[in-house]
Amino acid sequence: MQPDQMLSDALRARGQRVTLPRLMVHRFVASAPRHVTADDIHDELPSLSYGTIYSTLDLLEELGLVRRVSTLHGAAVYDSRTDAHDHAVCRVCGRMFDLEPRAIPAAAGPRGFQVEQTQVQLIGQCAECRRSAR
Amino acid sequence: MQPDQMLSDALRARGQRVTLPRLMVHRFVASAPRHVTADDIHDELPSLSYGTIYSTLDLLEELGLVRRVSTLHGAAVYDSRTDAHDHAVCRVCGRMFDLEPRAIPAAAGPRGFQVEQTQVQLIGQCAECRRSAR
DNA sequence: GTTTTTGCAAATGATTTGCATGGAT
DNA sequence: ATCCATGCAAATCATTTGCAAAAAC
Repeated sequence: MQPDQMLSDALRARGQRVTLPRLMVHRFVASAPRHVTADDIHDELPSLSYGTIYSTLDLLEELGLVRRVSTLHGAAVYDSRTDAHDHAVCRVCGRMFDLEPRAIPAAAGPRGFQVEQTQVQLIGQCAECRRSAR
Repeated sequence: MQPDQMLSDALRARGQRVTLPRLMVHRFVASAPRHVTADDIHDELPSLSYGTIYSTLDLLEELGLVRRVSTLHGAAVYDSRTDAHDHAVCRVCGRMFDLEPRAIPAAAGPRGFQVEQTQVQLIGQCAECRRSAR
């Protein structure tokens, strides 16, 4: 079980505790075929409270194991792909699609601004919604 | 007064009504030196309810007179610059900076996805926050 | 045994909704 | 006169917080 190992090591390195909730959230996000919301996690792991789910996701993000992606409206989603890649968000159904790694090259910030991360979203209509719309 | 004219024309073209709240919100966003939140508008125009403020902002966005920009956490901001440009968001103080109009042509979405708009945010630390942090 | 993490429930922040009244056409 | 837009207040949705009990070390 490799995801468990990575998380345990990262936690111990920071003197934090290896707990079942943390392992379970990480396993679920790492193995999910798509981006998950806090609600998705709660549906899958109903014994965990939202407080724990959110604090665990924050922690996993700090550890670099997960990436929080804004959907622009509604709940944020969490992505276990942590390489630089962008997303397309359907304005109609809200579905989110991965794009090829860095379709849009990194821009520079204003003077003195230290860029730590970028979020790039293409907003529009997905194939299915266009089909059913007209 | 040109902003009033643009809004009135756009509204009449759609058979919608020209009202004082709509004019006031548009004037304020169009003349603001920076991006504004619904709260900023309510502070400036306390006679308007939040319901009206939000529905007016949605309408202005539909009309292409204003652009909603996500701050990734916290309240969305509205930008009267509607040309394609990106933003840098300070992770510490939340301040948002305009970047130069996009030099890069729009990327393609997944197959069948119709891109209508892009949102690019650089997340990091602004010059001031770096100075005071360390 | 000590300290961190958890669950629960209430609190918060942002935005949306329902409905009766007022205003634009 | 008609119908759309507004104000008000309550509702909702996503997330955060406080605190006592449980689990990790």
